[in-house]
Amino acid sequence: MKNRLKELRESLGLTQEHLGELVGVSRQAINAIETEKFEPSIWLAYDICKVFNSSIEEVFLFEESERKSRAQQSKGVG
Amino acid sequence: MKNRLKELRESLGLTQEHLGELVGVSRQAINAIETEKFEPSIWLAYDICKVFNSSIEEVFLFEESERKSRAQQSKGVG
DNA sequence: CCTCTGTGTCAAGTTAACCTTACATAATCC
DNA sequence: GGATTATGTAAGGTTAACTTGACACAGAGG
Repeated sequence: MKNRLKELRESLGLTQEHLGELVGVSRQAINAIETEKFEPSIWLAYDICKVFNSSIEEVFLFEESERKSRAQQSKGVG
Repeated sequence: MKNRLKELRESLGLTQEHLGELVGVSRQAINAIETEKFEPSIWLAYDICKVFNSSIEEVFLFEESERKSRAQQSKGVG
């Protein structure tokens, strides 16, 4: 999924490894998310967006992203 | 993780099964999230919050929840 | 040249989010 | 009493998020 991780991380002068330490995952996990190898869990997404004082939707760009698997899009209600 | 799923779902007059169809997962998956058996994936959280015209943070209550596993809390930066 | 840092990627293992199938319960309706 | 609907739960399987360890490469500096 597209995201602003690299941009926001560099704006704080953080390395992938440092960001990983801040949110409690390995540097490979941060790298894989930045390079769109896999999607973060919801808690990891939350922890990351907190580091950047942002909301999940501000950091992870759902609208602009294709989903890899799982079913149809949300159909809404109203 | 604590969430307002049941409350919001019932306010729309949806069953667990119907909500599951709307977002493309089984009714058991919806039930498991409502009863806090497991956490949704980030895409499922997004699809669900879209049904309720809300943000992820409005539907899933991170601040009030304990995390089950994975590492330390976010430490922030600034 | 060698070393150190930061990044990208691969392999193999663990864990948890999802699946289907199935059974139990309570409410409703015929 | 029997059928239907909505919910809760459990077993067993698949998949992907994450781990550690390792290797490659570019840039900076001794």
